This record gives sequence, C-alpha cells and structure tokens, in this order.
Amino acid sequence: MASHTVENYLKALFALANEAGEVGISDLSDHLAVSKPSVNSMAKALQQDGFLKYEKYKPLRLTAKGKKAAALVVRKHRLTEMFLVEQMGFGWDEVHDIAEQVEHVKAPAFFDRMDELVGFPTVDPHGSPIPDAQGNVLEIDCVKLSECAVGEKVSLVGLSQSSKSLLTFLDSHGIALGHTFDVRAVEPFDGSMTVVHQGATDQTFSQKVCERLLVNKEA
Amino acid sequence: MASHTVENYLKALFALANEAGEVGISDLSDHLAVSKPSVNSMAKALQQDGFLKYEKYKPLRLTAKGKKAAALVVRKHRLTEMFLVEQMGFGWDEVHDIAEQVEHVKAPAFFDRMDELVGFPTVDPHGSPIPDAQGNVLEIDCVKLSECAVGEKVSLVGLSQSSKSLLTFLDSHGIALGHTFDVRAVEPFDGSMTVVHQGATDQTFSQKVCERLLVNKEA
DNA sequence: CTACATTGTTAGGGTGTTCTAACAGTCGAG
DNA sequence: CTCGACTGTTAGAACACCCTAACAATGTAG
Repeated sequence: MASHTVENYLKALFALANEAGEVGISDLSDHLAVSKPSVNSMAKALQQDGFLKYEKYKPLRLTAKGKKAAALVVRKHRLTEMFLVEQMGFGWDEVHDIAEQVEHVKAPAFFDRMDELVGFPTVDPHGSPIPDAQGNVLEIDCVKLSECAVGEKVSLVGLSQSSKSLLTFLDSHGIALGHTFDVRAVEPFDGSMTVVHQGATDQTFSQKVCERLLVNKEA
Repeated sequence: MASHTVENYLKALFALANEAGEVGISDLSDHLAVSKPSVNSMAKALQQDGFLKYEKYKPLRLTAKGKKAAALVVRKHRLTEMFLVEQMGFGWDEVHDIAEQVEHVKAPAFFDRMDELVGFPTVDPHGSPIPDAQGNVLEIDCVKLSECAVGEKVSLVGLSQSSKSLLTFLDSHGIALGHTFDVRAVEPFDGSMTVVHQGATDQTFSQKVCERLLVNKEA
C-alpha cells in the first residue's frame, strides 16, 4: 500500500492533470506546498514504482496504474465527504479537511460500508464525481456558468475548485446543488452576471464566482 | 500534535502500565514489534517532550502530560469502535483494526460528532472504559470470572486483552456483554469452570477464557 | 538570436523512525 | 559471590521525506 505521502502526490497529480494528462514539477510543488527538489525526487520514486512516466525536463504523466491508484484515493476522499454530510450531519463546507485525513485509512471494509450507508452515491457533496471501485471516473456533463448566455436556464450540478470560502459564500446566498438560475444579464466590463435564483430572487455574481459554478443546461 | 508513531507509543505505554505505572523497554519492544534500541531512542525523545520520565536502566513512567495524551488517543480509539458498531453495523470482532487506523485522524470535530451520535458512551463495545475529553478514565468495578467461587451469580461487563480470536470464540458461544453466569463448578486440576449461561445453558470454559472475562458480582 | 525568466536538476544536508551488532548493567540461582 | 540470563544501551547505518543553495535547461520577448 502507498504511504500517506505517496497518496497525496497521486491525488495532486490526478487533480492537476490537464487534457493531455501532463503535470509540471512546479505545479505539484505549488499544489502540495513542497519544494521542487522534493517533487523531483518523489517523481523518480513514483516512476520506480510504476505510478508515472518521467523523463528529465518533461512533464509528468500518470501511468494506468498511477491513474487507478489516484482515483481510488479520490474515491476514499469523496465517499468520506458524502458520509460526513449524509450520516454525520456535517456541512459541505466542513468536510474537506476531515476527509483529507480519513482518506488515508487503510481499511477497505470501512469505505465499503460508508458507500453502502449513503446509498452508493455517484457524486460527492460538492457535485464532484466519485470514482467507482475499479478507479473509473464518470465525467459530468456541465459548463461553467460564466460561459452561459443571457436567456439560458440552468441548474447547479457542481463546483470547480471548491474552497471553504466559496462554500461559505454560497451558503450565505442560500445556494445549493440542484438550484436553478435564469441568466438575465452579463456585464461586459467585468463579466459579472445577474441571474434569477430558484425562479425567485435576483442575484449578481462576480465573474470569479461564475467560473466556479458548474451548471447543466437542462434546468 | 503528536505523530502517528508517538501516539502508538503513548497508547502502548498506557496499556502496559502496571499498578506502579512502570513499563520496561522490552515490554514496549514486544508490544509494538519494534527493536529495543528503537524504543530506547524513542524513550529519550518522549522524555524530551515531557511525555515520560526516563532514567538509564530504570522503567519508563508516563508523566501527567503523557497520561493525558495517551488517554486521549485511547478515547479516539474507543469512540471509533463504538461508532463502528453502533452506527455502521460492524461486529465487535471487526472494529479493532479499523479503529487502529482511524484513531490517528487529527480532527476533534470528527470524534466529537461520533461521541454525540452514539450517545456519549462510557464504555466501548468490549466493555473497556472510554476516557473523557479531559483524559480522565473511570475505573470499572469488576473481577475476573476465574476469581469467582462456586455459587456466585455474575454478569459480564468487560474483557481483558480482547483479541479477535477471543471475540470469535465468544460469538460462537452466543456470549455478549451483559450476559449472566451462575458459577456451578471449578475444576481444581486445570482451573476450568462450568457455569450456567443466561440462566439457561451449561457451558464449560478453560481457565484461559475465564481470566479474560471481567464480571460484576451483582448479576 | 540572444537574454532573461521560468522551470527543472544536482549536491548536500536534516529529521524522524527504524534496524543490527556489539557491549554493559541488573538480578536471581546456585 | 559469582555466573548466566535477561534487559538495556551505544554505535553505526538505512530509508522516507523534507529542505536550501547553486547550477542547467527551456522557452519566450525583444
């Protein structure tokens, strides 16, 4: 089994991989708050263990083995978040840090039971997909709210890079997954959008917020 | 916060402390399956951090700080076991290994919520007391079944050194916490005892079993 | 196409935790 | 009281992970 540290590297690699599946040493270094030489030597070790392909001065790429291992860590993380919200009554803004710890537990039965108790969910409390037990990830059909045009009616299905402060912001505006937005206006100057929330109240969001809201065009 | 490793040393120190609160290097070495030199150097480190008192060639003794830290680890372990049984449907023979992992999670809110959800229990699924949030441990009033005399009626309140195989043995004999035993006979040759279980069936247990069953004399 | 900023690498070192081999102290049996 | 068994200690090294300082490669802007 991979160490706590290795699991964190894999998770970061998974999260940072672009369409091409490539991740730079510096990206990892920033994301994990670890020096570049540390990432460099870990990259060599992970290649040694067959988790990724590494050539000097080239970006890192997870192998199939690496992708699966990473997806399974993400699975543990997201199942835990779901369990914390559904079974333990935590708020969606409280679960990330706890799950960050619990995800490293080595006890398959523990996560299997969580999965069962929350009814085999396919997405976590922030709308992110939960990889299945084989490490397959179902892509979710969505676009950023910021890419929507005036007149479109959409529903919130997920968040990109959900942070504690974003979640708190959404809570304070009464916004939750599944809620609908009718796009009323887009401000050309700063990209802020005015929408009708849940068919009732008008709200205006900065572009920064709109880029984080993932929506589905069938409201 | 203490590392994973330090928490395990503290827990072992706590479990092995005799009436005098003393633990030998070899005891720890055996219990944790690490070499004696490792224990020796960790002992120095733990003293440095004020968790225990250590003098060359003398047994180790937890300080007040060490006792409290150890009790809080035990608290996390036992709350977890209780939660796994009561809220997640695991058997009392399955929870030790999982709790061994979960106990190292650094998220007070997680354990506080478990505590709440299982109704602030005072003992874990094996009858062992759960230290309170200040690290105080309530001693349980009990004796070993092996110390009871013919004619006594007792009820099972706990186990000493519960192991997976002991728990499986008890399960297969239909024995659980709270069950009653009437001592019918004690075999002088090997110390085995014949008892009436739950006022119904006669059962005979080896001395080894009887030494592990902690009972209360008011049945 | 050179120069600079960015990115990645090497070298060398530190901490936490572990080990084995060898030696030293303690304590009970004779 | 001495001997042997056990228990504990020292020395020396390994591994995983982290760091800083210095250097090398890459790629982009002028």
